Amino acid sequence: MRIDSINNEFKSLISDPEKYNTMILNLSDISDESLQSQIIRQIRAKILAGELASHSSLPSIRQLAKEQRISVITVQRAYENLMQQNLIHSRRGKGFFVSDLQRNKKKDMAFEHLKENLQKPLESALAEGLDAEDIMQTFLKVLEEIKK
Amino acid sequence: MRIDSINNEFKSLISDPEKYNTMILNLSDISDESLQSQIIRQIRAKILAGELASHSSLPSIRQLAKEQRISVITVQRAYENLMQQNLIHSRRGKGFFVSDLQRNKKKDMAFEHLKENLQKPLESALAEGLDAEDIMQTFLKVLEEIKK
DNA sequence: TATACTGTCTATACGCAATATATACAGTTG
DNA sequence: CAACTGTATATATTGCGTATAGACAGTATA
Repeated sequence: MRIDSINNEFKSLISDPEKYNTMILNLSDISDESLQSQIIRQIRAKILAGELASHSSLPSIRQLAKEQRISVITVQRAYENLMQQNLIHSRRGKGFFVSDLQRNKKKDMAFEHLKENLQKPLESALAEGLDAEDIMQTFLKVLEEIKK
Repeated sequence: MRIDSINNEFKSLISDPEKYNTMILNLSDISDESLQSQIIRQIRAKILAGELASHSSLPSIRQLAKEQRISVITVQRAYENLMQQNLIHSRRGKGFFVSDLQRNKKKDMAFEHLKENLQKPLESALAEGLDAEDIMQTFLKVLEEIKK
């Protein structure tokens, strides 16, 4: 990369902060969760929590792959999944962008996601002999621990 | 199988009900959950809920594989997992048996399992912008739906 | 004691998902 | 035109779940 190219990057950073698009992700190789899944989950959370605004741009698949030192395909698959969830969309030659979702819609999606995620754990707990009160007690305990 | 062999099977069924050891499992080929995992989860639940008493025998790996029309290896892997969880143990030449666990211990294991299963869903929900009240509301809704 | 069960161990193989590498094509922007 | 973008295709590796097969070892019983 040449000097003037770097200068241009700094200029655009000053004039257009959105362009210096370093996605902050915590990816772990040793997790039991796949890289794709970690990317999907973390970007999804940022969008639903309003941390990534509608219409803002995401890093290009090549850039994100480089940053995170993972394969382009892995990022592409993750972005494809987020597109299927209608959370982001692509424009050929331009990049990927956060879709325009109303705040209510985002909250609904988070609710729906949680419902799905709770289904199996609660079914299992009942099948293993716990009752509603047991479950509630555990639920509150876990919630407290996380919030600390 | 010859006639007297069948007769013997009926005799032993009458004299020793535990010997007619048909494990009732609901296995689905089209589930997103692997066969191994389904076996582990269902037997685990039966043990923790007290439905399978301590010291009672489990079907042999070959018998269960035959019944469910799946591979012996699949059943063996599932049993190995249950042994690692100290829920069952094996006796060479005799079979697999439910381990002796106190009722309190079983409940503790169910609690621990639920805690682990709730960890990620609750973390996700908070990351996606839901608060404790939102989560509690969803939690109660799912619990009600399951209990119906 | 023979046989028919048990669990255990080993080897080999197949399909699939996640991941990776590489190349080519097509649209956008400066 | 150059340097970015997304898209598409082909090929390869790795690990998991699953499968088939055989051999070995302990137990129960007719």
